[in-house]
Amino acid sequence: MDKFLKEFKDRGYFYQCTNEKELSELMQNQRINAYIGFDSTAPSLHVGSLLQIMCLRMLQKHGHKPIVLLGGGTTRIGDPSGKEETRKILSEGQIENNIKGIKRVFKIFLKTNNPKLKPVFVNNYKWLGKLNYINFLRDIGKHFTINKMLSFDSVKLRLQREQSLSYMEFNYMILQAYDFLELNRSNKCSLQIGGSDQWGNIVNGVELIKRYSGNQAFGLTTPLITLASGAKMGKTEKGAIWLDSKLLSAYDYWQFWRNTADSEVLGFLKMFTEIDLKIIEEIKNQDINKLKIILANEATSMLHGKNKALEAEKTAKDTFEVGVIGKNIPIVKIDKKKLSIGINILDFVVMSNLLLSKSEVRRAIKNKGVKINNDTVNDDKTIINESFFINNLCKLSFGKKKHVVIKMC
RNA sequence: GGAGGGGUACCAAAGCGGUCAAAUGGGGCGGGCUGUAAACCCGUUGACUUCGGUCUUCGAAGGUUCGAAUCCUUCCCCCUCCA
Repeated sequence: MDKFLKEFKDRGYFYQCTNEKELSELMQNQRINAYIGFDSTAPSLHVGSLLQIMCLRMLQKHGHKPIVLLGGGTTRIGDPSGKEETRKILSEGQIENNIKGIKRVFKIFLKTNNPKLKPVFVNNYKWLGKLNYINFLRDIGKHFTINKMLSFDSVKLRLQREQSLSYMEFNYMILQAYDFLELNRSNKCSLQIGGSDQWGNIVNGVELIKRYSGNQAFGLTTPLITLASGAKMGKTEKGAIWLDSKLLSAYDYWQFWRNTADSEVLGFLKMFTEIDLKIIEEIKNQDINKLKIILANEATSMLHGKNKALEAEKTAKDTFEVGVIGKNIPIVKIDKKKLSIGINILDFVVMSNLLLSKSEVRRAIKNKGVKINNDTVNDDKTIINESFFINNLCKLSFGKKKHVVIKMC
């Protein structure tokens, strides 16, 4: 088997392939160009897309060229796959802006010195934007039957659940198939990778290429990762785990990995780090919390750099084990004058942005969830003044994991 | 275009004139137990409060009423069947 495919499987990336045997032969014999499409619905990507990013990275590692398709065009439509509702339509400006942010992520993950393996960025708005409806229907539309389209899960589920599916969204799969055809023509792209929910769309592309130009193209999918908690990877209650230091700090990113469920640690080490599989085999029986730290360090290094990762580890150690104030804890400044008068604990916590309203703070205090310098606050009438500060600093905590340093100045 | 059903908090879903800031379940958050886990148990889940209450919320806007999520009018949106 081709070495790319082998590693792809060994690391748990593999779900389905349109024609594994031939793809393996092809990849063994030549450098191929492969693409993954990314929606431009948000200002950056989050860990939900990380597996796909890792796929491109692995491709590159094995000497194949990654193509990143940014869905400037398809984002204007909205993929119905896995969505319960029609998604909001974004403005042109927003989409362009999002694309910029998303590119930054790839510039980190797909950085290379080999000019032949540099990622290619394409925006499907370039071709979708100028499609002529009649020509499109005649050239492309004739290859699709409604009968078949109705049988795809993305469509079927929506209809079954009696949720509306607009004609616009219904066309999404055709556009994605057309993207593949276009990339096959213009960039010699012969493989599309995607999450298993993209299977239908990908197969459509492979078939369209075959019918339209007689070329052989391939599709490869990865499993959809749902966390042990049942949530989708990437979007926690708190918000998305962004792959961008402007949207999520290296420390919070590190924490995300550190908090991986026991049952998922091994799988994540394989999927989201580049530790050699043999080494993973050797260390897999170590203390589970050590493994989580390794996972967090590796994953964070890849995105934010090694220094940031180690810094995060130290902060975590300080905060959770030693109980002192770590370096990466967010700092909020407060005017010394205000403190000399004294501030009510309610206002103090709201000001720190740990909680959003005084009612929340009251509740939290009632539930013993608020701590100042590691001491539980029991009275919501507590007045905060300079005496709570040591060296002009005061540590304010909500729960075990959320801490803020208040700095008096 | 016609007939019918429906829009309630993060989600699902009760309520159908006052006792409704709105049952119940899920989710979230906090506490306990632990390992910054899982499971389990407890608390909490609109805002403000001098803790007596006050204010804003049940698709939108009006109206009836001492009093409306509940009744009436108009509008918007969704679903089903028919054309």
